[in-house]
Amino acid sequence: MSVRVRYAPSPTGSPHVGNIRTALYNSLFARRHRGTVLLRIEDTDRARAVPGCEEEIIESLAYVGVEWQEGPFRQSERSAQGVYQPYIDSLVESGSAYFAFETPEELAAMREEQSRLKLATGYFGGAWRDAGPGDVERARAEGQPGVLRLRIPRDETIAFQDAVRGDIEVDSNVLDDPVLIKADGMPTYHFAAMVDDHLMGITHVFRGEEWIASAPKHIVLFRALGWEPPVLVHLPVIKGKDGSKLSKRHGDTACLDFRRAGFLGEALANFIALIGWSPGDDREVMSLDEMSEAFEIRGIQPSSGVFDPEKLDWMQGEYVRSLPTGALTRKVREYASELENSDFLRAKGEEAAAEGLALLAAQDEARLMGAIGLLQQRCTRLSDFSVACKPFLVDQPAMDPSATAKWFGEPHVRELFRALREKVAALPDDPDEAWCEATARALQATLGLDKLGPVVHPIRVALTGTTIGPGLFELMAFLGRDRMVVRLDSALGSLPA
RNA sequence: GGCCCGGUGGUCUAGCGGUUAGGACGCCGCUCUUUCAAGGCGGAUAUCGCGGGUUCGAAUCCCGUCCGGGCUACCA
Repeated sequence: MSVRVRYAPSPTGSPHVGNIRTALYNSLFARRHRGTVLLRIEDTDRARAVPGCEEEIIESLAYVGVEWQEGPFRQSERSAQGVYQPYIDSLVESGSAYFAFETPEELAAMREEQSRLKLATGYFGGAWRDAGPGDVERARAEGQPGVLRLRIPRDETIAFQDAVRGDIEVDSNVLDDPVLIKADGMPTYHFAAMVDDHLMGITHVFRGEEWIASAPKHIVLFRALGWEPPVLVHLPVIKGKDGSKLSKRHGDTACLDFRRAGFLGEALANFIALIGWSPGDDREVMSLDEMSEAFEIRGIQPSSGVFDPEKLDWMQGEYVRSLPTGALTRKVREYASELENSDFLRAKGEEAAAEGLALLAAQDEARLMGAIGLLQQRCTRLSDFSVACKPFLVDQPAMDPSATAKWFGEPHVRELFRALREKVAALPDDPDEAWCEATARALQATLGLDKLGPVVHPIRVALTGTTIGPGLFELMAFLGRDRMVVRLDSALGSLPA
Protein backbone atom coordinates (compact mmCIF):
# COMPACT_ATOMS: atom_id res chain seq x y z
CA MET A 1 0.00 0.00 0.00
CA SER A 2 1.40 3.36 -0.90
CA VAL A 3 2.02 6.01 1.69
CA ARG A 4 -0.54 8.74 2.12
CA VAL A 5 -0.07 11.45 4.71
CA ARG A 6 -1.77 14.66 5.52
CA TYR A 7 -0.96 18.03 6.94
CA ALA A 8 -4.07 19.10 8.80
CA PRO A 9 -3.76 22.48 10.49
CA SER A 10 -6.62 24.32 12.06
CA PRO A 11 -6.91 27.85 10.72
CA THR A 12 -6.63 29.57 14.07
CA GLY A 13 -3.54 31.62 13.36
CA SER A 14 -0.48 31.85 11.19
CA PRO A 15 1.38 28.54 11.49
CA HIS A 16 4.35 28.64 13.81
CA VAL A 17 7.54 26.73 13.25
CA GLY A 18 6.33 23.72 15.20
CA ASN A 19 3.29 23.33 12.96
CA ILE A 20 5.40 23.73 9.92
CA ARG A 21 7.87 21.14 11.08
CA THR A 22 4.96 18.70 11.21
CA ALA A 23 4.15 19.60 7.63
CA LEU A 24 7.78 19.16 6.71
CA TYR A 25 8.01 15.70 8.26
CA ASN A 26 4.88 14.69 6.38
CA SER A 27 6.45 15.88 3.20
CA LEU A 28 9.84 14.27 3.81
CA PHE A 29 8.21 10.98 4.70
CA ALA A 30 5.96 11.04 1.66
CA ARG A 31 8.86 11.84 -0.64
CA ARG A 32 10.93 9.12 0.94
CA HIS A 33 8.25 6.60 0.08
CA ARG A 34 6.96 8.22 -3.09
CA GLY A 35 3.70 8.78 -1.33
CA THR A 36 1.09 11.48 -1.42
CA VAL A 37 0.59 14.52 0.77
CA LEU A 38 -2.87 15.95 1.40
CA LEU A 39 -3.66 19.34 2.81
CA ARG A 40 -6.71 19.39 5.00
CA ILE A 41 -8.01 22.43 6.80
CA GLU A 42 -9.55 21.48 10.13
CA ASP A 43 -11.99 24.32 10.45
CA THR A 44 -14.68 22.71 12.52
CA ASP A 45 -14.54 25.42 15.15
CA ARG A 46 -16.07 28.45 13.51
CA ALA A 47 -15.56 30.55 16.62
CA ARG A 48 -11.79 30.25 16.47
CA ALA A 49 -11.34 30.55 12.74
CA VAL A 50 -9.07 33.39 11.70
CA PRO A 51 -9.85 34.91 8.32
CA GLY A 52 -7.02 34.77 5.81
CA CYS A 53 -5.36 32.02 7.71
CA GLU A 54 -5.56 29.50 4.95
CA GLU A 55 -3.50 31.78 2.72
CA GLU A 56 -0.88 32.06 5.42
CA ILE A 57 -0.79 28.30 5.75
CA ILE A 58 -0.26 27.88 2.05
CA GLU A 59 2.36 30.61 1.95
CA SER A 60 4.20 29.06 4.86
CA LEU A 61 4.28 25.70 3.13
CA ALA A 62 5.58 27.25 -0.04
CA TYR A 63 8.23 29.10 1.92
CA VAL A 64 9.74 25.96 3.43
CA GLY A 65 9.29 23.95 0.25
CA VAL A 66 6.50 21.61 1.27
CA GLU A 67 4.34 20.50 -1.61
CA TRP A 68 1.05 18.68 -1.47
CA GLN A 69 -0.81 16.76 -4.13
CA GLU A 70 -4.38 16.72 -2.90
CA GLY A 71 -6.51 19.39 -1.29
CA PRO A 72 -6.96 21.70 0.37
CA PHE A 73 -9.96 19.92 1.78
CA ARG A 74 -12.04 21.80 4.32
CA GLN A 75 -13.88 19.94 7.02
CA SER A 76 -16.54 22.61 7.28
CA GLU A 77 -17.40 21.97 3.64
CA ARG A 78 -17.27 18.23 4.03
CA SER A 79 -19.57 18.49 6.99
CA ALA A 80 -22.03 20.57 4.97
CA GLN A 81 -21.85 18.00 2.21
CA GLY A 82 -22.94 15.36 4.66
CA VAL A 83 -19.72 13.40 4.53
CA TYR A 84 -19.84 12.54 8.22
CA GLN A 85 -23.55 11.72 8.52
CA PRO A 86 -23.44 8.03 7.63
CA TYR A 87 -20.86 7.41 10.34
CA ILE A 88 -22.88 9.31 12.89
CA ASP A 89 -25.85 7.12 12.05
CA SER A 90 -23.82 3.96 12.20
CA LEU A 91 -22.33 4.85 15.58
CA VAL A 92 -25.71 5.69 17.05
CA GLU A 93 -27.25 2.58 15.67
CA SER A 94 -24.56 0.31 17.05
CA GLY A 95 -24.72 2.06 20.40
CA SER A 96 -21.11 3.15 20.17
CA ALA A 97 -22.20 6.73 20.51
CA TYR A 98 -25.07 8.39 22.30
CA PHE A 99 -26.74 11.75 22.57
CA ALA A 100 -26.30 13.89 25.65
CA PHE A 101 -28.13 17.08 26.48
CA GLU A 102 -26.35 18.80 29.32
CA THR A 103 -25.84 22.50 28.90
CA PRO A 104 -22.30 23.91 28.95
CA GLU A 105 -23.12 25.41 32.33
CA GLU A 106 -24.12 22.05 33.72
CA LEU A 107 -20.93 20.51 32.44
CA ALA A 108 -18.82 23.26 33.96
CA ALA A 109 -20.53 22.76 37.29
CA MET A 110 -19.93 19.04 37.03
CA ARG A 111 -16.23 19.53 36.41
CA GLU A 112 -15.98 21.94 39.27
CA GLU A 113 -17.56 19.44 41.59
CA GLN A 114 -15.24 16.71 40.31
CA SER A 115 -12.11 18.69 40.88
CA ARG A 116 -13.36 19.77 44.30
CA LEU A 117 -13.62 16.09 45.19
CA LYS A 118 -10.22 15.49 43.57
CA LEU A 119 -11.74 13.20 41.01
CA ALA A 120 -10.79 13.01 37.38
CA THR A 121 -12.73 15.64 35.50
CA GLY A 122 -14.69 14.74 32.43
CA TYR A 123 -17.88 13.23 31.18
CA PHE A 124 -17.95 9.68 32.41
CA GLY A 125 -21.61 9.04 31.85
CA GLY A 126 -23.57 11.94 33.22
CA ALA A 127 -27.30 11.58 32.85
CA TRP A 128 -27.26 10.35 29.30
CA ARG A 129 -24.83 7.53 28.73
CA ASP A 130 -27.42 5.05 29.87
CA ALA A 131 -30.57 7.01 29.11
CA GLY A 132 -33.36 5.16 27.41
CA PRO A 133 -34.48 5.94 23.87
CA GLY A 134 -37.57 7.57 25.27
CA ASP A 135 -35.60 10.17 27.17
CA VAL A 136 -33.56 10.98 24.12
CA GLU A 137 -36.66 11.32 21.98
CA ARG A 138 -38.25 13.57 24.52
CA ALA A 139 -35.23 15.83 24.77
CA ARG A 140 -35.01 16.10 21.01
CA ALA A 141 -38.70 16.79 20.71
CA GLU A 142 -38.30 19.61 23.17
CA GLY A 143 -35.65 20.98 20.89
CA GLN A 144 -32.85 20.75 23.41
CA PRO A 145 -29.47 21.15 21.74
CA GLY A 146 -27.58 17.96 22.28
CA VAL A 147 -24.19 16.58 21.47
CA LEU A 148 -23.13 13.16 20.30
CA ARG A 149 -20.61 11.41 22.52
CA LEU A 150 -18.47 8.36 21.99
CA ARG A 151 -19.15 5.58 24.42
CA ILE A 152 -15.78 4.60 25.87
CA PRO A 153 -15.89 1.01 27.10
CA ARG A 154 -15.34 0.40 30.81
CA ASP A 155 -12.71 -1.77 32.46
CA GLU A 156 -10.57 -2.26 29.43
CA THR A 157 -6.98 -1.63 28.60
CA ILE A 158 -6.70 0.35 25.43
CA ALA A 159 -3.39 -0.40 23.77
CA PHE A 160 -1.91 1.26 20.77
CA GLN A 161 1.42 1.87 19.19
CA ASP A 162 3.19 5.11 18.76
CA ALA A 163 5.75 4.76 16.00
CA VAL A 164 8.39 6.67 17.90
CA ARG A 165 7.66 5.64 21.47
CA GLY A 166 6.43 2.10 21.10
CA ASP A 167 3.53 0.50 22.97
CA ILE A 168 1.30 2.67 25.08
CA GLU A 169 -1.44 1.27 27.28
CA VAL A 170 -4.20 3.14 29.02
CA ASP A 171 -6.93 2.08 31.41
CA SER A 172 -10.18 2.93 29.65
CA ASN A 173 -11.71 4.03 32.93
CA VAL A 174 -9.58 7.19 32.91
CA LEU A 175 -10.98 8.11 29.52
CA ASP A 176 -14.11 10.24 29.44
CA ASP A 177 -16.65 10.15 26.65
CA PRO A 178 -15.54 12.70 24.07
CA VAL A 179 -17.94 14.82 22.09
CA LEU A 180 -18.09 13.74 18.46
CA ILE A 181 -20.71 16.13 17.18
CA LYS A 182 -21.21 19.52 18.77
CA ALA A 183 -24.56 21.14 19.44
CA ASP A 184 -24.13 23.26 16.33
CA GLY A 185 -23.94 20.09 14.28
CA MET A 186 -20.24 20.42 13.52
CA PRO A 187 -17.96 17.46 14.19
CA THR A 188 -15.09 17.79 16.65
CA TYR A 189 -11.50 16.97 15.80
CA HIS A 190 -11.92 13.60 17.47
CA PHE A 191 -14.54 12.65 14.93
CA ALA A 192 -13.82 14.54 11.73
CA ALA A 193 -10.10 13.90 11.69
CA MET A 194 -10.51 10.17 12.24
CA VAL A 195 -13.25 9.81 9.64
CA ASP A 196 -11.28 11.85 7.15
CA ASP A 197 -8.07 9.98 7.80
CA HIS A 198 -9.89 6.79 7.01
CA LEU A 199 -11.83 8.10 4.04
CA MET A 200 -8.75 9.70 2.58
CA GLY A 201 -6.72 6.54 2.98
CA ILE A 202 -4.18 8.09 5.30
CA THR A 203 -1.55 5.53 6.23
CA HIS A 204 0.59 7.54 8.66
CA VAL A 205 -0.49 10.34 10.94
CA PHE A 206 2.26 12.76 11.98
CA ARG A 207 0.94 15.01 14.72
CA GLY A 208 2.05 16.77 17.85
CA GLU A 209 2.78 14.97 21.07
CA GLU A 210 -0.16 16.73 22.70
CA TRP A 211 -2.37 14.19 20.94
CA ILE A 212 -0.98 11.17 22.73
CA ALA A 213 -3.42 11.60 25.58
CA SER A 214 -6.44 11.41 23.33
CA ALA A 215 -5.06 8.76 21.02
CA PRO A 216 -6.81 5.95 22.95
CA LYS A 217 -10.14 7.64 22.28
CA HIS A 218 -9.28 7.70 18.62
CA ILE A 219 -8.47 4.02 18.78
CA VAL A 220 -11.85 3.31 20.34
CA LEU A 221 -13.54 5.29 17.57
CA PHE A 222 -11.72 3.43 14.83
CA ARG A 223 -12.67 0.18 16.43
CA ALA A 224 -16.32 1.23 16.74
CA LEU A 225 -16.37 2.02 13.06
CA GLY A 226 -14.63 -1.21 12.21
CA TRP A 227 -11.64 0.54 10.71
CA GLU A 228 -7.93 -0.06 10.90
CA PRO A 229 -6.23 2.99 12.43
CA PRO A 230 -3.29 4.56 10.60
CA VAL A 231 0.23 4.43 12.02
CA LEU A 232 0.45 7.08 14.71
CA VAL A 233 3.61 9.16 14.78
CA HIS A 234 3.65 11.64 17.63
CA LEU A 235 6.21 14.38 17.27
CA PRO A 236 8.03 15.94 20.22
CA VAL A 237 7.23 19.55 21.02
CA ILE A 238 9.57 22.39 20.23
CA LYS A 239 10.29 24.49 23.28
CA GLY A 240 11.69 27.95 23.80
CA LYS A 241 14.86 28.76 25.70
CA ASP A 242 13.04 28.75 29.05
CA GLY A 243 11.82 25.21 28.54
CA SER A 244 8.18 26.02 27.97
CA LYS A 245 6.37 25.31 24.74
CA LEU A 246 7.41 27.69 21.99
CA SER A 247 5.04 30.62 21.82
CA LYS A 248 4.76 34.27 20.97
CA ARG A 249 6.61 35.37 24.04
CA HIS A 250 9.73 33.67 22.77
CA GLY A 251 9.86 36.22 19.99
CA ASP A 252 9.01 35.44 16.43
CA THR A 253 7.66 31.95 16.07
CA ALA A 254 5.33 32.31 13.12
CA CYS A 255 6.92 30.68 10.13
CA LEU A 256 6.39 33.71 7.95
CA ASP A 257 8.09 35.96 10.48
CA PHE A 258 11.31 34.19 9.64
CA ARG A 259 10.81 35.00 6.00
CA ARG A 260 10.19 38.61 6.91
CA ALA A 261 13.34 38.64 9.03
CA GLY A 262 15.36 37.54 6.00
CA PHE A 263 15.80 33.81 6.46
CA LEU A 264 15.88 31.53 3.47
CA GLY A 265 13.10 28.95 3.51
CA GLU A 266 15.63 26.21 2.79
CA ALA A 267 17.67 27.16 5.83
CA LEU A 268 14.67 27.33 8.12
CA ALA A 269 13.40 23.99 6.84
CA ASN A 270 16.78 22.37 7.32
CA PHE A 271 17.08 23.78 10.79
CA ILE A 272 13.66 22.87 12.15
CA ALA A 273 13.86 19.41 10.62
CA LEU A 274 16.88 18.80 12.82
CA ILE A 275 14.97 19.64 16.00
CA GLY A 276 13.53 16.25 16.70
CA TRP A 277 14.96 14.35 13.79
CA SER A 278 18.40 13.18 12.78
CA PRO A 279 19.53 11.33 9.68
CA GLY A 280 21.45 9.01 11.98
CA ASP A 281 24.85 10.27 10.97
CA ASP A 282 26.68 13.55 11.37
CA ARG A 283 25.14 15.41 8.47
CA GLU A 284 23.48 18.71 9.28
CA VAL A 285 23.41 20.93 6.24
CA MET A 286 21.04 19.03 4.02
CA SER A 287 18.79 19.95 1.13
CA LEU A 288 15.16 18.87 1.06
CA ASP A 289 16.18 16.15 -1.37
CA GLU A 290 18.86 14.84 0.92
CA MET A 291 16.60 14.96 3.93
CA SER A 292 13.77 13.15 2.23
CA GLU A 293 16.18 10.48 1.10
CA ALA A 294 17.38 10.00 4.67
CA PHE A 295 14.06 10.42 6.42
CA GLU A 296 13.10 7.54 8.68
CA ILE A 297 10.62 7.46 11.53
CA ARG A 298 13.27 5.80 13.66
CA GLY A 299 15.30 8.98 13.40
CA ILE A 300 12.60 10.96 15.17
CA GLN A 301 13.46 11.92 18.74
CA PRO A 302 10.91 11.16 21.48
CA SER A 303 12.12 14.02 23.66
CA SER A 304 11.32 17.66 23.16
CA GLY A 305 13.86 20.08 21.74
CA VAL A 306 14.74 23.71 22.27
CA PHE A 307 14.67 26.17 19.41
CA ASP A 308 18.11 27.81 19.32
CA PRO A 309 18.08 30.99 17.25
CA GLU A 310 21.87 31.17 17.19
CA LYS A 311 22.16 27.87 15.44
CA LEU A 312 19.52 28.96 12.97
CA ASP A 313 21.72 31.95 12.17
CA TRP A 314 24.62 29.62 11.52
CA MET A 315 22.51 27.42 9.28
CA GLN A 316 21.28 30.44 7.39
CA GLY A 317 24.88 31.58 6.90
CA GLU A 318 25.74 28.21 5.44
CA TYR A 319 23.02 28.60 2.84
CA VAL A 320 23.84 32.19 2.03
CA ARG A 321 27.50 31.40 1.49
CA SER A 322 26.92 28.35 -0.64
CA LEU A 323 24.29 29.83 -2.92
CA PRO A 324 25.52 30.92 -6.37
CA THR A 325 25.78 34.71 -6.25
CA GLY A 326 23.25 35.12 -9.03
CA ALA A 327 20.66 33.07 -7.20
CA LEU A 328 21.37 34.89 -3.97
CA THR A 329 20.97 38.20 -5.72
CA ARG A 330 17.53 37.22 -6.94
CA LYS A 331 16.56 36.19 -3.43
CA VAL A 332 17.81 39.46 -1.99
CA ARG A 333 16.03 41.51 -4.61
CA GLU A 334 12.82 39.59 -4.08
CA TYR A 335 13.16 40.08 -0.36
CA ALA A 336 13.97 43.76 -0.69
CA SER A 337 11.02 44.35 -2.97
CA GLU A 338 8.49 42.98 -0.52
CA LEU A 339 7.11 45.95 1.33
CA GLU A 340 5.95 44.02 4.37
CA ASN A 341 9.56 43.08 5.07
CA SER A 342 10.64 46.64 5.70
CA ASP A 343 7.59 47.12 7.90
CA PHE A 344 8.60 44.03 9.81
CA LEU A 345 12.19 45.17 10.27
CA ARG A 346 11.06 48.59 11.34
CA ALA A 347 8.80 47.05 13.93
CA LYS A 348 11.81 45.11 15.20
CA GLY A 349 13.76 48.32 15.59
CA GLU A 350 16.04 47.54 12.68
CA GLU A 351 15.50 50.93 11.18
CA ALA A 352 18.67 51.06 9.07
CA ALA A 353 18.01 47.67 7.52
CA ALA A 354 14.40 48.56 6.81
CA GLU A 355 15.41 51.79 5.17
CA GLY A 356 18.09 50.25 2.99
CA LEU A 357 15.75 47.75 1.36
CA ALA A 358 14.47 50.27 -1.14
CA LEU A 359 18.02 50.99 -2.24
CA LEU A 360 18.60 47.32 -2.96
CA ALA A 361 15.35 46.92 -4.81
CA ALA A 362 16.12 49.91 -7.02
CA GLN A 363 19.53 48.60 -8.08
CA ASP A 364 20.15 47.17 -11.50
CA GLU A 365 20.85 43.46 -11.60
CA ALA A 366 24.58 43.52 -12.38
CA ARG A 367 25.39 46.16 -9.86
CA LEU A 368 23.41 44.52 -7.10
CA MET A 369 25.03 41.23 -7.87
CA GLY A 370 28.44 42.84 -7.72
CA ALA A 371 27.76 44.31 -4.30
CA ILE A 372 26.28 41.09 -3.01
CA GLY A 373 29.23 39.16 -4.30
CA LEU A 374 31.47 41.38 -2.18
CA LEU A 375 29.45 40.69 0.94
CA GLN A 376 28.16 37.17 0.53
CA GLN A 377 30.75 35.77 2.93
CA ARG A 378 29.93 38.37 5.52
CA CYS A 379 26.15 38.44 5.75
CA THR A 380 23.70 35.94 7.09
CA ARG A 381 20.14 37.21 6.88
CA LEU A 382 18.96 38.67 3.63
CA SER A 383 18.19 41.82 5.58
CA ASP A 384 21.88 42.13 6.48
CA PHE A 385 22.69 42.99 2.89
CA SER A 386 20.67 46.11 3.28
CA VAL A 387 23.12 47.76 5.64
CA ALA A 388 26.23 46.01 4.35
CA CYS A 389 25.72 46.96 0.70
CA LYS A 390 24.89 50.54 1.37
CA PRO A 391 28.41 52.03 1.21
CA PHE A 392 28.85 50.48 -2.21
CA LEU A 393 25.59 51.58 -3.74
CA VAL A 394 25.13 55.05 -2.37
CA ASP A 395 26.63 58.19 -3.94
CA GLN A 396 28.69 59.07 -0.92
CA PRO A 397 29.12 56.66 1.98
CA ALA A 398 28.63 57.78 5.54
CA MET A 399 31.98 58.20 7.25
CA ASP A 400 32.53 56.45 10.54
CA PRO A 401 34.19 59.06 12.77
CA SER A 402 36.27 56.54 14.65
CA ALA A 403 37.54 55.14 11.36
CA THR A 404 38.66 58.50 10.05
CA ALA A 405 40.09 59.39 13.44
CA LYS A 406 42.16 56.25 13.34
CA TRP A 407 43.62 56.61 9.85
CA PHE A 408 43.19 60.06 8.37
CA GLY A 409 45.66 61.62 10.77
CA GLU A 410 48.60 59.52 9.57
CA PRO A 411 51.32 61.65 7.96
CA HIS A 412 51.51 59.68 4.71
CA VAL A 413 47.80 59.66 4.02
CA ARG A 414 47.48 62.92 2.12
CA GLU A 415 50.18 61.89 -0.30
CA LEU A 416 48.72 58.40 -0.53
CA PHE A 417 45.28 59.66 -1.49
CA ARG A 418 46.64 62.24 -3.91
CA ALA A 419 48.85 59.73 -5.70
CA LEU A 420 46.08 57.15 -5.90
CA ARG A 421 43.56 59.69 -7.11
CA GLU A 422 45.96 60.70 -9.84
CA LYS A 423 46.57 57.14 -11.01
CA VAL A 424 42.89 56.27 -10.93
CA ALA A 425 41.81 59.43 -12.69
CA ALA A 426 44.30 58.77 -15.46
CA LEU A 427 42.69 55.42 -16.20
CA PRO A 428 40.95 55.10 -19.56
CA ASP A 429 38.39 52.77 -18.03
CA ASP A 430 37.41 50.97 -14.83
CA PRO A 431 40.34 49.01 -13.42
CA ASP A 432 40.38 45.34 -12.59
CA GLU A 433 41.36 43.80 -9.29
CA ALA A 434 44.89 43.06 -10.40
CA TRP A 435 45.52 46.68 -11.33
CA CYS A 436 44.21 47.81 -7.96
CA GLU A 437 46.51 45.49 -6.10
CA ALA A 438 49.52 46.36 -8.21
CA THR A 439 48.84 50.04 -7.72
CA ALA A 440 48.51 49.69 -3.98
CA ARG A 441 51.76 47.81 -3.78
CA ALA A 442 53.48 50.37 -5.95
CA LEU A 443 52.22 53.10 -3.64
CA GLN A 444 53.57 51.22 -0.68
CA ALA A 445 57.00 51.16 -2.28
CA THR A 446 56.89 54.78 -3.34
CA LEU A 447 55.94 55.92 0.14
CA GLY A 448 58.57 53.74 1.67
CA LEU A 449 56.15 51.82 3.88
CA ASP A 450 57.26 48.43 5.12
CA LYS A 451 53.74 47.07 5.36
CA LEU A 452 50.72 47.09 3.11
CA GLY A 453 48.36 47.90 5.98
CA PRO A 454 49.02 51.65 6.09
CA VAL A 455 48.14 51.76 2.41
CA VAL A 456 45.10 49.55 2.52
CA HIS A 457 43.39 50.82 5.65
CA PRO A 458 43.21 54.53 4.88
CA ILE A 459 42.06 53.82 1.35
CA ARG A 460 39.34 51.54 2.63
CA VAL A 461 38.10 54.25 4.95
CA ALA A 462 38.22 56.85 2.19
CA LEU A 463 36.30 54.60 -0.17
CA THR A 464 33.74 53.02 2.14
CA GLY A 465 33.71 55.10 5.30
CA THR A 466 34.47 52.12 7.51
CA THR A 467 37.29 49.88 8.61
CA ILE A 468 35.49 46.65 7.99
CA GLY A 469 34.33 45.00 4.82
CA PRO A 470 35.40 43.12 1.72
CA GLY A 471 38.95 42.85 0.40
CA LEU A 472 40.17 46.26 -0.73
CA PHE A 473 41.11 45.34 -4.27
CA GLU A 474 37.87 43.71 -5.17
CA LEU A 475 36.00 46.54 -3.57
CA MET A 476 37.97 49.06 -5.64
CA ALA A 477 37.29 47.18 -8.81
CA PHE A 478 33.60 47.11 -7.98
CA LEU A 479 33.43 50.85 -7.33
CA GLY A 480 35.19 51.72 -10.56
CA ARG A 481 37.19 54.70 -11.64
CA ASP A 482 34.73 57.54 -11.30
CA ARG A 483 33.35 56.65 -7.91
CA MET A 484 36.85 56.20 -6.57
CA VAL A 485 37.86 59.64 -7.78
CA VAL A 486 34.85 61.27 -6.18
CA ARG A 487 35.40 59.51 -2.88
CA LEU A 488 39.13 60.19 -2.86
CA ASP A 489 38.48 63.87 -3.49
CA SER A 490 36.01 63.94 -0.69
CA ALA A 491 38.46 62.23 1.65
CA LEU A 492 41.23 64.61 0.62
CA GLY A 493 38.97 67.50 1.45
CA SER A 494 38.23 66.19 4.90
CA LEU A 495 41.83 65.52 5.87
CA PRO A 496 43.01 67.46 8.92
CA ALA A 497 45.28 70.37 8.06
C1' G B 1 -5.07 15.91 41.75
C1' G B 2 -5.42 11.91 37.79
C1' C B 3 -3.47 9.78 33.29
C1' C B 4 0.33 9.80 29.58
C1' C B 5 5.20 11.01 27.56
C1' G B 6 10.21 12.37 28.17
C1' G B 7 15.57 13.01 30.57
C1' U B 8 23.44 12.26 26.63
C1' G B 9 28.04 19.13 27.60
C1' G B 10 24.36 25.73 27.76
C1' U B 11 21.61 24.09 22.97
C1' C B 12 20.54 20.39 18.63
C1' U B 13 22.07 15.44 18.44
C1' A B 14 25.00 10.17 17.31
C1' G B 15 24.81 5.95 20.26
C1' C B 16 20.68 1.02 20.38
C1' G B 17 25.58 -4.48 26.30
C1' G B 18 32.14 -3.75 25.51
C1' U B 19 33.55 3.52 22.29
C1' U B 20 39.42 7.42 25.14
C1' A B 21 30.89 8.74 24.98
C1' G B 22 31.30 10.94 18.32
C1' G B 23 29.48 15.39 15.49
C1' A B 24 27.25 20.44 15.22
C1' C B 25 25.92 25.47 17.27
C1' G B 26 27.79 28.73 20.84
C1' C B 27 32.33 29.95 23.77
C1' C B 28 37.96 30.44 24.18
C1' G B 29 42.77 30.32 21.85
C1' C B 30 46.02 29.87 17.51
C1' U B 31 46.42 30.34 12.22
C1' C B 32 45.52 32.57 7.28
C1' U B 33 45.02 37.77 5.95
C1' U B 34 44.87 44.61 4.02
C1' U B 35 40.18 45.04 8.07
C1' C B 36 35.78 42.14 9.04
C1' A B 37 33.87 37.72 7.91
C1' A B 38 34.59 32.92 5.99
C1' G B 39 38.23 28.92 6.19
C1' G B 40 41.99 25.75 8.80
C1' C B 41 43.86 23.96 13.54
C1' G B 42 43.41 23.27 18.78
C1' G B 43 40.79 23.74 23.61
C1' A B 44 37.22 23.99 27.77
C1' U B 45 32.31 22.27 28.93
C1' A B 46 28.69 15.40 29.84
C1' U B 47 29.94 11.67 37.14
C1' C B 48 24.87 9.90 29.92
C1' G B 49 18.84 13.28 35.92
C1' C B 50 19.46 10.25 40.58
C1' G B 51 19.33 5.41 43.35
C1' G B 52 19.03 0.36 43.07
C1' G B 53 19.27 -4.09 40.41
C1' U B 54 20.35 -7.81 35.85
C1' U B 55 25.22 -8.87 33.67
C1' C B 56 32.09 -10.64 33.41
C1' G B 57 30.64 -5.76 31.53
C1' A B 58 25.33 -0.76 31.13
C1' A B 59 24.32 5.81 28.43
C1' U B 60 22.22 1.33 26.32
C1' C B 61 17.93 -3.92 29.75
C1' C B 62 14.54 -3.92 34.52
C1' C B 63 12.53 -1.39 38.97
C1' G B 64 12.10 2.82 41.89
C1' U B 65 12.72 7.97 42.47
C1' C B 66 13.29 13.11 41.10
C1' C B 67 12.68 16.76 37.58
C1' G B 68 10.47 18.58 32.99
C1' G B 69 6.51 18.50 29.48
C1' G B 70 1.58 17.20 27.58
C1' C B 71 -3.58 16.15 28.27
C1' U B 72 -7.57 16.54 31.61
C1' A B 73 -13.34 21.86 26.42
C1' C B 74 -19.58 21.21 22.67
C1' C B 75 -10.38 23.92 20.84
C1' A B 76 -7.56 21.75 17.72
